[in-house]
Amino acid sequence: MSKDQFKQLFADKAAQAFKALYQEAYAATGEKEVFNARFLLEHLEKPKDPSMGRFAFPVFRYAKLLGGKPPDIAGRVVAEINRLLGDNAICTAAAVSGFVNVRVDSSELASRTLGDVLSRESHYGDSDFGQNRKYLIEYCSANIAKPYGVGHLRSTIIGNSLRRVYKKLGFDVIGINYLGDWGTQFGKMIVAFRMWGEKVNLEKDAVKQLLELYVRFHDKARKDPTLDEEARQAFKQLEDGDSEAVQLWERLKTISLAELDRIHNMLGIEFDIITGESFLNDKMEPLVECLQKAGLTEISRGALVVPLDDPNLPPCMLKKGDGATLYATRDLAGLIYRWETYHFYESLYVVGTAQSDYFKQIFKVVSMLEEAESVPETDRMTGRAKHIDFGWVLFEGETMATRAGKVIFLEDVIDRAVALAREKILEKNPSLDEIDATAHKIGVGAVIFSQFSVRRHKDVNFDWDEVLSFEGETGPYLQYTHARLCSLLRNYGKDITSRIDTALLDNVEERRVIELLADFPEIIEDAARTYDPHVIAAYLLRLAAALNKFYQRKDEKGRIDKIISDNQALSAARMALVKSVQTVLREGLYLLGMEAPEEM
RNA sequence: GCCCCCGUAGCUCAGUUGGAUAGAGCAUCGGUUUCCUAAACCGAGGGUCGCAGGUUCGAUUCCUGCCGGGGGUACCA
Repeated sequence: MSKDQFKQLFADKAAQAFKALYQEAYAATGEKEVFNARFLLEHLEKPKDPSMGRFAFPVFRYAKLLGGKPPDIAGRVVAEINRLLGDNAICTAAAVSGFVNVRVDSSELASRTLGDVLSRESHYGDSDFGQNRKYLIEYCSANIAKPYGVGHLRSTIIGNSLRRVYKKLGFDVIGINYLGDWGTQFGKMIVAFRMWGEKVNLEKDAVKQLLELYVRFHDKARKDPTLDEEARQAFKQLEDGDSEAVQLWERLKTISLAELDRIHNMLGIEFDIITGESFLNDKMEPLVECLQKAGLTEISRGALVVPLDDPNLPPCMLKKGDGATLYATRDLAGLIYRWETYHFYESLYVVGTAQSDYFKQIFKVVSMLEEAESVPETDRMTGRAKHIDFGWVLFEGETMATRAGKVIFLEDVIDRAVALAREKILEKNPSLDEIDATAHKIGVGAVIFSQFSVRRHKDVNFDWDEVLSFEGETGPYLQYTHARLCSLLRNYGKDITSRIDTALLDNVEERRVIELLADFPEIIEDAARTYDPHVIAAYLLRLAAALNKFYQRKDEKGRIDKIISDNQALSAARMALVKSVQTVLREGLYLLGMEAPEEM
């Protein structure tokens, strides 16, 4: 996808070199393996230590094909590649044991990279790969009968970031908040209201009161199992349109939506569509009929199910014994509705790992249906719907169960982080103009970034000290680095241009920063391919660390080698670098869903 | 029982198509500011990559078994 001219050039020459040196093997193999430039391009690696080169090609596994020992092969090929590249080439190869290491001309890399960043600005790293392709991403998916705790944070923040990442790659992205606004939990709330409702005043603190009702219900239901049965009946009444039930449901929904909206505004979370399970009410019956017609359903223990041809999966239930629908019924109807409406390239469900078997069931039903209906291969959605799972958010090593009332309110987390950021500003930069607004950006940034500090699949511990830490590998560290660069740009005062002498940017710190800048487009693609914004977060930390090292580098005499100095040509070159890093940091933070204040 | 995820430094974690001396942050100890924002930077100590096999020129990475933690396993979502 990304075009790297250095790699392209090397791959072409390397293929030529292999053909010239190993004619017999080439005759036997043909335009494959090391004799194919494209193959070489796809098998290039990044050396662990950047000082060994910009990229590398290991020849070990071709020793049998070519005959000889890996170091000898590498040596011969390197000599031939360099001969083909000629003098003054933009890259040169070197053999180190069995590796062909390639160094690129740093001045050339600098002028291309900085030119690219400075001219494209926030569009640096954009791609048109997704053009005319739709991407659906479902995230947040809060259950509106429950409070918004930090447990929902991960889905919301990962999804919000992925939405931005795929937009950057040119996709037409639709971010969906598919609210849990239907189902037995509303039956529970209805029963709870019948028992204790008269004491509840929803005018103030509605959300916390609803939580109390929820917890109280589960408390009582543990001792009295008939309550669960009552709740199921109440939900059935809701589905049948009972007016008392519907009225209460609408009230709960209005309150919860307003609350969600408020918190998402605080966090800067965006959606294109806010919908809910109830939207699918009239789409379930056609789906069920469709599955029945395809001969996929059966009655089992009084319930309507689709038995799955996978021994590790239980049947997918469409209707309970009492005829009421389930989450799966709605999700299936929703998936088919979305496919028919959008014909998406991919549709992602950003939902916790606990539901991975559940999604396997759903996707299995879809593929069985498409098989049964003999849908043409090109028109199938099988494989396009994906469960983007993530580990639990643990608190003191335990899952935060809403039912037990063990919830940390998201809002409390944000409030504490913002308050702490404010304290920090008053301590470090009390003359700052917009203290409150900046404190908000920093506090929220810390909370958001904390979710990206580990890979998706791992459980993440919610630790107040970690979330509220602003030092080291944190969001505020990235924001601070960005603000520092903005400050430099203000102090410099002159226009930034890419018409600079890039040969002046020749110390290791500067070269490292430039290499990282050049990596950015590839990093975005990695994040998209793995569906994990953590890749971007880790990259930004590397970039910021490299930048800070450059910022505080010392000359031979042990003095800070300042970026802005009397040497105008050098200052101009360094400031082009500064501007480029500032641009990439800001864009990277944007992709994570964070703001980049210019002063803090 | 079966299925999925996780196990790397004291703590929290990177290391993803197998590759070169396994890296960061926090914490600990020491250093850097006549001030381009010290929310930073430099240095030191700290490792049986859960255990045992296997595949490979090469395994933290892939395969098998075991141990430990978490989750799931049809009328919740």
